Amino acid sequence: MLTTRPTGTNDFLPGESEKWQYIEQLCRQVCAEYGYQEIRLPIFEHTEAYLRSVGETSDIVEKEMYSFEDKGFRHMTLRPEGTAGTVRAFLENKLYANPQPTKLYYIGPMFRYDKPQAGRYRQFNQFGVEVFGADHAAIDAEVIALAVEIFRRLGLTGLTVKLNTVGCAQCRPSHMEELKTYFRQYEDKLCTTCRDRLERNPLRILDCKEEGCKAVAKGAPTTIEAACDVCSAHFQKLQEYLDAIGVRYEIDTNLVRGLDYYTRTAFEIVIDSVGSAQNAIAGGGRYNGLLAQFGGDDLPGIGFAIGLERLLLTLKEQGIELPVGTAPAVYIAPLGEAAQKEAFVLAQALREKGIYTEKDYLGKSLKAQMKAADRFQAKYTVILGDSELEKGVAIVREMASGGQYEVQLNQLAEDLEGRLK
RNA sequence: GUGGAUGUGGUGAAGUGGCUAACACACCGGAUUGUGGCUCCGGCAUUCGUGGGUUCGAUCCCCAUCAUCCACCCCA
Repeated sequence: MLTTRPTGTNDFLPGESEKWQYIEQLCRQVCAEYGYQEIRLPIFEHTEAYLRSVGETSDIVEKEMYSFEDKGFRHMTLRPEGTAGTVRAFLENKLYANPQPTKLYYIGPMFRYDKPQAGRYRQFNQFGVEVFGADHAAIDAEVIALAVEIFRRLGLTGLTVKLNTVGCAQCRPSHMEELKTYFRQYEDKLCTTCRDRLERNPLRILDCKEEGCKAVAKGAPTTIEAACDVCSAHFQKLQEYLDAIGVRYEIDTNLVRGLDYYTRTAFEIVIDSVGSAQNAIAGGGRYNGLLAQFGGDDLPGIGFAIGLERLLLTLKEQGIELPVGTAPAVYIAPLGEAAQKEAFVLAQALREKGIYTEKDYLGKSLKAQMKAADRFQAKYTVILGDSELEKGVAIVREMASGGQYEVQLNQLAEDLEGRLK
């Protein structure tokens, strides 16, 4: 009990953590090139922030939130996604006073009380991007391009950008009514959850995977058909912009996002993987009106998030190796207590020069230390025994060739530094 | 929340109602005195997720529980 982690959480051990660092570094690099700046936010927010934004009828709010009451009886929730917190911070810190648009990114853990399975965890990590204050379709295209660029640099293949427009405050209400009217005719053919969705959120029926519902949904009026002129024009322009930079996409009229705040552009990046049913590796869309819901000015917004566990999973499936750390340049093998101290001093001197240095801490035999140096794949091993100490020298062995020579102790750090240049 | 599968040392795994629970890898130590990668030798599970039960006796049978994995659902 004391040695089991909570269900749905992960320990990322050495060997794995380097991969995370690599991916995070890549995300930061691409963001820097696209002009997105990092925002670091709390891990929990007021529960209302999610009720109001993600939507009370969404699965996330209805059954997946890690909510608790703090000692002051305030309702708190471990963030299930990044957009609500980013919007909150944008307004609270009055970033709207800066020249717009504001282009932000975040990276970190999210929490959802799901039943874990491949590519789905209760604590999982997302890299996400949010842009406020720009309504032009160019920014929609840029955001999609940014996600695709990250995947491209990783060498991923077989990904598809699925695109849809899901309506806005103008066209959604009438479309919802159309949908209700349409689906009511086939109510008996819908699954139980979809019957439930019919009145509350008929849009979601379009996304249902049940065969019966899928068949019915085929004939339903699509969001594209129902789109108002502004939405249509926006969607058209987005496609033109994506075409212009060669980002390929597929229009999926059934694509509906599970979070209620999306308007107009909705997209998802899926990967045809064999290993996992969780094939959506990134998802996002536009959310004009969300800032107003938080009580701010009615600035437009758009964003997406990448599920990093899924990204790692996909990389593994596609056999893409990420760097897992570097080998030490120097391994110091002391023999005896006097040498141990000398080795300690030498290690410090080398490290101060920026040289990755390993040493023995256990007083192992020379043989065992050589083995360790070999396992570390150290470039050089410094052997420091009593006879060397007496002469004020150390033996430096180049591991690959097996050649070795003596160096004066007081010149050792400089000597190694020179050789490693 | 629903359904399915699994749970033997650090890892991958064999195994059977009954004497000291295979094997491989990893790890540790050794093969003449202070030197790696190959080879050889030795060590490494009072114990088979946990708690009950059946039995003369259970890792192998039953029940419960916990955990993991997979699918549905949902989503990243």
